[in-house]
Amino acid sequence: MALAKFTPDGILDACAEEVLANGGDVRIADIASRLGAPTGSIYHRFGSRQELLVRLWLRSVGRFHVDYLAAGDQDDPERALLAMAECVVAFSRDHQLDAVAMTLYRHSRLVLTAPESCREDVENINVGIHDRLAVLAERRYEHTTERHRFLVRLAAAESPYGLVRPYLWNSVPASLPEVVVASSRAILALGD
Amino acid sequence: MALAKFTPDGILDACAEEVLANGGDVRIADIASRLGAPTGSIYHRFGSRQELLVRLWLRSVGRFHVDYLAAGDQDDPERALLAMAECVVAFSRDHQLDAVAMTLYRHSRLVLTAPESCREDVENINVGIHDRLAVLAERRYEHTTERHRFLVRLAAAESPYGLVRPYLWNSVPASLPEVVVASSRAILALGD
DNA sequence: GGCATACTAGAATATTGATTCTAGAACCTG
DNA sequence: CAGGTTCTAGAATCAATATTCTAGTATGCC
Repeated sequence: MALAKFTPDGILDACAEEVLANGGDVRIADIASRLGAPTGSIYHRFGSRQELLVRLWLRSVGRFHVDYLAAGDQDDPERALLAMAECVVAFSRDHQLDAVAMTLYRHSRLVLTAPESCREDVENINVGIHDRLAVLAERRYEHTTERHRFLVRLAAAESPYGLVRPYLWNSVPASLPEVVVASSRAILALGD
Repeated sequence: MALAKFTPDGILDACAEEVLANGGDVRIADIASRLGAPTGSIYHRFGSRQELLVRLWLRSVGRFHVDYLAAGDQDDPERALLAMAECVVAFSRDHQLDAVAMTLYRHSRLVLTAPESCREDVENINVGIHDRLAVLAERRYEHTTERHRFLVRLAAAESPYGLVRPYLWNSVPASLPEVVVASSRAILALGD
């Protein structure tokens, strides 16, 4: 087995840099030249441009989920949810390449358009998170309803993500965590 | 002068439908066939695909701004800002095509990449809003600082937009306005 | 009516960039 | 070391689609 000069992760890294630099319309040739590789080496690892991009998205989302679940791993459900909200901001600040890569697709659309080889991973990527949020909703509220689960999703995920999103391509303001927590707390309070 | 069978607005409409249906990668041929027009008629109105898409974005953002400014046109600054926040949701619910078209670009990037013929419009499109928010920040807070302006922008624009964004492609939940107001109110309160 | 203009029509062309192919080098196994 | 496998290399091919071109048609104006 020859030594691998261009690994899948290395290629994904270059791809991420390209996405940050030039937006979603990444060219294979650009990734290759950024890496000093021939285009053939990229196709040796990934079946198509589509697949490469989806793999990048999956890797970034997966990395985020590690931090996200860790942040929410504490007893008090309110604290856990607010920590998760803050984690969205912290991750975005500390992992810009991944954060930007995550903007490449929306999950709900990707489920329909991902290449066959990634379909299953795309379909499953959110289940752990979804379950965890459901559990936290149960613990945070008595007589948990659909509305409570909705509020939890907004407070712990959609609101914080919406708040950092505009800053992903530059730098995240230092006071954003504070804002995110205030917003999420207020949203959770609507369920009381 | 021959009667215009395919007007610029009609073409933009078809383009918007295409964006909603198939995401940002719109093909000229698809717009044309949706319209029952030859591709030539599209190029008769727009210099390039790029320009067409940017014009669509500009039209949608402009339409939104009309509603947005109207919503904020009231004396009490807190009320005005919260009304603007709600307006983001209402507009997204009532004008799905425009709301989705607005996701085609980020302003800060478009400023750099827009075709020459649109550059100026892109550069200017936000100035009215920017000024208005600055004025409202002055009125809402005593001794207004940069931080206050930051909070105002988050409360009236970025937070509500971030909260509806995930729902743009389907339907906007009925309880979202309530959530948006709670969030924005909490954010504004951070400046007191 | 006859000319000029604005538009429709859609085929022909050009371009861009993804993908494939062939060759060769590096390494591992037995 | 011979054979097999994995990988690099980069040129050649292919496909998709944006754009251009030429012709034809309707309309308004003088």
